Amino acid sequence: MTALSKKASKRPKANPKSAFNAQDFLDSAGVARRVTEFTKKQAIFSQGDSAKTVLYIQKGAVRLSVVNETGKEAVVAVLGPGDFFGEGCLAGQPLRIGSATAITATTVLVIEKKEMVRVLHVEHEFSDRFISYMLSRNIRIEDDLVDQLFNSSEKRLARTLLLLARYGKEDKPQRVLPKVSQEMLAEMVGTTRSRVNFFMNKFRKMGFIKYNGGLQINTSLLSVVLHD
Amino acid sequence: MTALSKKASKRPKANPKSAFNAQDFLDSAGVARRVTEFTKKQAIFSQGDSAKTVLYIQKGAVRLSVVNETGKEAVVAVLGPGDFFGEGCLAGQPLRIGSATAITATTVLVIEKKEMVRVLHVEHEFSDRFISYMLSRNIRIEDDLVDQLFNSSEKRLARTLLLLARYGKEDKPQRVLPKVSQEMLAEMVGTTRSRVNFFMNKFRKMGFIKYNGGLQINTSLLSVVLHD
DNA sequence: GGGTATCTGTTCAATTGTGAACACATTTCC
DNA sequence: GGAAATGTGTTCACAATTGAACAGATACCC
Repeated sequence: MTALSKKASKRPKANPKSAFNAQDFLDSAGVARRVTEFTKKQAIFSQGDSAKTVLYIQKGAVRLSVVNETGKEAVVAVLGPGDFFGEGCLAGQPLRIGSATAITATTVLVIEKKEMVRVLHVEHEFSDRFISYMLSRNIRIEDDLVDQLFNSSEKRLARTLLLLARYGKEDKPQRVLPKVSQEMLAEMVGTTRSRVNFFMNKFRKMGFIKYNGGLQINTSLLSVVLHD
Repeated sequence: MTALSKKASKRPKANPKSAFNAQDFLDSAGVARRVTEFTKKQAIFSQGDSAKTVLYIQKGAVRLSVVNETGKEAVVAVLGPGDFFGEGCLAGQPLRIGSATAITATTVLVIEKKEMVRVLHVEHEFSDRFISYMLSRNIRIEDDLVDQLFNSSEKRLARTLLLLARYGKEDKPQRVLPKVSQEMLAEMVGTTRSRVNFFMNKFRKMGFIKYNGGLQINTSLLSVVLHD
């Protein structure tokens, strides 16, 4: 990895959070929280900011990233509706260890740390929900780590594309993805843009993906890449 | 990465779990659980086993690892007293995604999934404790991921050694570490043994580490490696 | 006490990944 | 519309990493 490009894993969503509406719950529990909206590409918080709130995504998508001393950026997660973030402060982190940026127009609930701690302690349903969120997030990060440890950048790119394709709908074998630049893919995969470009072209030649305005992924063909 | 060597990050412990004794708590809450002992190198559970219990380390140390299709092994975590593991089943994982092995003689509490869910829901103190455990575990895994994304194997090895040195005591600048083979270091760092050997010799020549029966680490010198 | 299994030191060709560059295409924004 | 900002396609020398092999040094087990 080198300057301005080393980036990490991402993870779309396929969660059952729908069953639980945190906003309604927070409403009924009388939790102090506020709703804030962000436009595309707007910073929600930045690495180094003081960390005193936990956020909950109502609508939209958020990218969590970390920048190191040399300016390289790594995407640690891509989150969607129903996901929490900024929860590190609950574990005592005084500062944000990474940045959160709205990928599209996004609505988040902002909950003060103290409030969050109080509600987690008092409300069973809420702490159950939060625990299950933390468990699944844990699993996703661990998967990313294992992916990073085992696989070559070609496989990691294939995996990232498959995760993106699965984002949202589970049904359709192929769908057009929203715009994702090769630069961003490189950040998510943890490699350089030239590498992403190389493999994207390869995948296209092999018929695993297509460019029709957006990006179209042939899930079944591409998944072959993952298994050698 | 290739055969039989790609392994991942590890993380010793520096947690404040001491404040809370899960066993006492489980005792008083009347939780169905049993105490089980394992000898050095004994398998606690294996990748692919059915997953119906959550475990809590009372004494000793446990290594969590994953093996891929090609036989490569990655160490995902090294846990100590006060840590939970096997909690993936709470999120619905029907099978163990990795293996847990006792590194030294180890005592664990085995809690049935159903019991765990029940207690988490009913006992505030316990769910608070579990949440804070999940939060800190999350942070550690995320650190490992970021480390993997940003750093070269030389830096990752340096970081791993520093974490090992910090294991347990926080005070002494140098201490002799228990036996860790280069093979295991390679698994923890996520590289090959030849690479570990190369850098260990380099570190030794530079005076960052010493072999005096065990391994001795000069924390302050070695940490320079991390910051270029 | 000696054999076996494990760990270390070392080498090296081959592969994989990096970083930087440049031309061209596409979008975005006054 | 047209300039500026972004994104894409491509190339390439060089750096980092792998994987496999082999010899010698312990450690561990009857």
